[in-house]
Amino acid sequence: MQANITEILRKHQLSITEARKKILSLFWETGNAMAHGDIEQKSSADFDRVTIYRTLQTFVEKGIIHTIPTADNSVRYALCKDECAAGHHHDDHVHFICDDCGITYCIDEVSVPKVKLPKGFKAAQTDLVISGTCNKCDL
Amino acid sequence: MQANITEILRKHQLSITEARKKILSLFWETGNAMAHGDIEQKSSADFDRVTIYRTLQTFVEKGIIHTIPTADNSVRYALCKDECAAGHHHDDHVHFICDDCGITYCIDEVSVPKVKLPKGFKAAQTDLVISGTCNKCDL
DNA sequence: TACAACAATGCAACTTTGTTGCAAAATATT
DNA sequence: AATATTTTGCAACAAAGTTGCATTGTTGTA
Ligand SMILES: [Mn+2]
Ligand SMILES: [Mn+2]
Ligand SMILES: [Zn+2]
Ligand SMILES: [Zn+2]
Repeated sequence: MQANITEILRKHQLSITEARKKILSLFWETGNAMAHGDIEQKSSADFDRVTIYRTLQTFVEKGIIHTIPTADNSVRYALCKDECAAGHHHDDHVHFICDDCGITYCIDEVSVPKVKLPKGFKAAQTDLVISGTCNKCDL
Repeated sequence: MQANITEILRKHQLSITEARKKILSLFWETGNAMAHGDIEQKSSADFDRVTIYRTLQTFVEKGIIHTIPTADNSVRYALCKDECAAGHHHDDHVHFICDDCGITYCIDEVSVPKVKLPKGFKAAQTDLVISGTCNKCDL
């Protein structure tokens, strides 16, 4: 996987640095979405806060991760699939945030339905975020 | 309209204060959604920042306004329709954020489609937020 | 491998945003 | 009008995010 990480960075024309390798591997390890704070914790102060901000920003721009809107002022980030590129994200899947455990899931198997908007409104991006109880917390 | 504002507050068993009247009337005047910062500006420093935070929180709890998640760490608030009550919101309409002018619309005429989630996932709330160009900015 | 060019990082300082406790003021209740 | 209850403003704080710049690390080339 370590080789994979480096390859991804190279593919997106990013120089290979410790911070980027570490943060990107965190995404692969956890599998789920992470907020800036999560990353700060999990990287256990290996990097400056500012570096994490800048790394996330770079990753979003390059199409490596995408943002997930939330109703609590804390944007989450998750890995993009292969289709995403520098200027163009194609993360048209549903996101699920568990009210219980707080985990944010990319529900890749469910895609966002197309909706018809009133005249004059042109959609560029559609985000469908569902909150509730996840399959781990469901007793 | 002034009478209306007071009536709404009373209906939700809130005491009638200057801050609440002003902030609630702002929502009626603008028509669209507002972030905390917008309100702070439009109320032109009439109230303490803390009062605005607390008022918004109260309004959400009482079912007077609802939150709209965004991908840029700035939750927006908009008026609920009549159906919403203290514990139970029913704002199942689509939201639209214009990338151009920044206005956030409640698209009341388009309701959020039901989606089928994987086994074990139980939806409590669904938010569909679309960004793009609004009908004013569409040339 | 060594060097130069370039990019990323850490640090400090700062701004913005949000939270909490408490006394003063406003509102509701009698 | 007097009292009980809520709300507000203030201050102090915590958390989150931004910016400039010197230092360090990375990359491509000699
Ligand atoms: Mn996703
Ligand atoms: Mn709405
Ligand atoms: Zn859960
Ligand atoms: Zn617009």
